[in-house]
Amino acid sequence: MKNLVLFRNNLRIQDNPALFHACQTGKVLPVFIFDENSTKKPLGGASKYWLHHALLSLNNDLDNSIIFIKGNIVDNIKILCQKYFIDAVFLDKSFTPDEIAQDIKIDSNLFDEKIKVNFYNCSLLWEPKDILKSDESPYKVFTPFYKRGCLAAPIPDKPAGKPEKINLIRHNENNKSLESLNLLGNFDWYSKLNKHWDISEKAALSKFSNFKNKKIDRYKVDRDFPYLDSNSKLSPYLRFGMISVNRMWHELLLLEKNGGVLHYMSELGWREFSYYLLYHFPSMTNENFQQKFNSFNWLNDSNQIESWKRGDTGFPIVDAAMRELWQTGFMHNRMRMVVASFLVKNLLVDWRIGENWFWDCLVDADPASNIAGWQWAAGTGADAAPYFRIFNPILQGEKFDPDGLYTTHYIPELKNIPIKNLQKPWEYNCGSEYTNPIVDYKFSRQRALLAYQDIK
DNA sequence: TTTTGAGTTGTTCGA
DNA sequence: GTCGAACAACTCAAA
Repeated sequence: MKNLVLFRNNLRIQDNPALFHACQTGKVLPVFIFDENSTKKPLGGASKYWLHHALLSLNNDLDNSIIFIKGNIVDNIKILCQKYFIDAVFLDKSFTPDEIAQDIKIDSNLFDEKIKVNFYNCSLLWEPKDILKSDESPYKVFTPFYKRGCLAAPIPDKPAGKPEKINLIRHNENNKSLESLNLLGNFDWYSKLNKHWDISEKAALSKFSNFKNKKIDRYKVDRDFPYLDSNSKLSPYLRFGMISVNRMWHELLLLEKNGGVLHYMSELGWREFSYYLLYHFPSMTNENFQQKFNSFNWLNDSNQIESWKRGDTGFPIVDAAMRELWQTGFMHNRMRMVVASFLVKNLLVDWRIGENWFWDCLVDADPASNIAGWQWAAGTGADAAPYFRIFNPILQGEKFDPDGLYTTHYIPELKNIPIKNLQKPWEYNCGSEYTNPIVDYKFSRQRALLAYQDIK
C-alpha cells in the first residue's frame, strides 16, 4: 500500500494516530500543504513563525522527506496521488468550522478518485459530537460540560505510540522545500522570539515531563503569579500538535490526584470546551455568542487601541503584559485576563480587536481558545464573566506581582519606583519616561458598568 | 412542566 | 485590617 500522510495541526511523530496507522499499512509519503485561501482568517505572524520551526523540526525527524506545497489543498493532494499511485490518504480530523469544510472537500474529491481517506482525531480528548446533554443538545456551561460530559464519558483513547518503522516513499520534489512556503517573510521581529522557544517535538515532551515532575503539584497556587514561571507553557506546542493531548491526559491519570493535577487537567478541559463551543456554535468565530451584545456601542478609540498594543497605557501591569506578548510571543494566563478586561471594559473596545491582536502576536494563537477566551473576558460568551467583574489593574498588579519583578522586567524605566507606588506611578513624581494613564480608572469602571447595564 | 441550585480566575463598600 | 454583602439578574442543567 502507498499512503499519503497529510500533516496539518498535528506536527509530531509520536502518538500521532494518522501517521501510526499509515505506517502500519504501507509506505508513507509525508506532505504539508500551506493553503492560505482555505480559511477565512490567515495565520498570524507569530503562528507562522512557530509553524515554520515546527515543520523544520518535523522534517528533520522524517529524514527531510516532507513535500511542502503552497497552494490549494485538494488540487495538490489529487496531483500527488496520481503521480505516486497513492492508495490511501491519512490525516488528522478537524474541529474548527473552516477546517471542517476543508475536510469535507478533501473527502468528497478523493472519493471520486477512488482513494480511501482515513481521518483520525489527533487533537482532542473527546470529540465535540460525542458530548451532549441528556436532551442531545450541547452544553453551554463549563462545569457540567467537563464533569458530567467529559469525565463521565469513556476515557480518551490511549496514545498511539511511536511507529515501529516509517517506510518512506522516494520522491523527487526537492524544489518543494519548507523555504518555498515563505512563512517567515522579512520580519526581523522573529529573531527575538528564538531566545524564548525551543521548537521541536523533543522539547515539547521534555517540557511536559519537567512540568509534571517539578511544577504541577504547586500549579493550583503558583499559576497566578507571572514571575514564577510555574505554568507548563505547552500551549504553543499543543496548538500545532507537537505533543499529543491524549498522551498528556493518560500520563496525568497516573499521578496522585492533588489540587495541582486536577486543576491542570481542568485547564485541558477548557481547551476541549473552546473547541466544543466553536464546533456547535460556529458563528461565534465572528459574532457575539450572546446576540444581545450586537447592539453594544463599542468606543474603539484608535489612539487608545494603539497604546494598548504598544504597552503604553500608563497602567504598569497592563503594559508589562503587552510588552511580554510583543517580546516573547506569549503572555501569562492571568495577565491575558487583565489586559483583556482592560481593553474591553475600561477602554470599551470590541473584543474582536483584541482577539485579532492576540491572533497575530501569540505563538499559541489557537483558533478556538482565542475566540472563546476573548468572548469570555468580554462577557459576550458562553458561561462568561459577569459584566460587573472588572479587573482593577492596580490591585491585580499588587496582588499577583507583589515584588514587582514581572512589572519591572518588562518596564525597566519603573525600576526605581518604590514598590508601594509601582502599580500607580502617577502618584509618585519620579520624572520617569513612563507614560501617564490613558484613562482614569474609576471613571472608566463606572462607564463600563453603565454601558453593560444597558445591555441587560 | 416546574422547580431548584449553580455558575473559572473580581471589586468595592461599609461595618 | 478583615469580613460579608452587594453588584443583578439570567440562563443553564438536571431532578
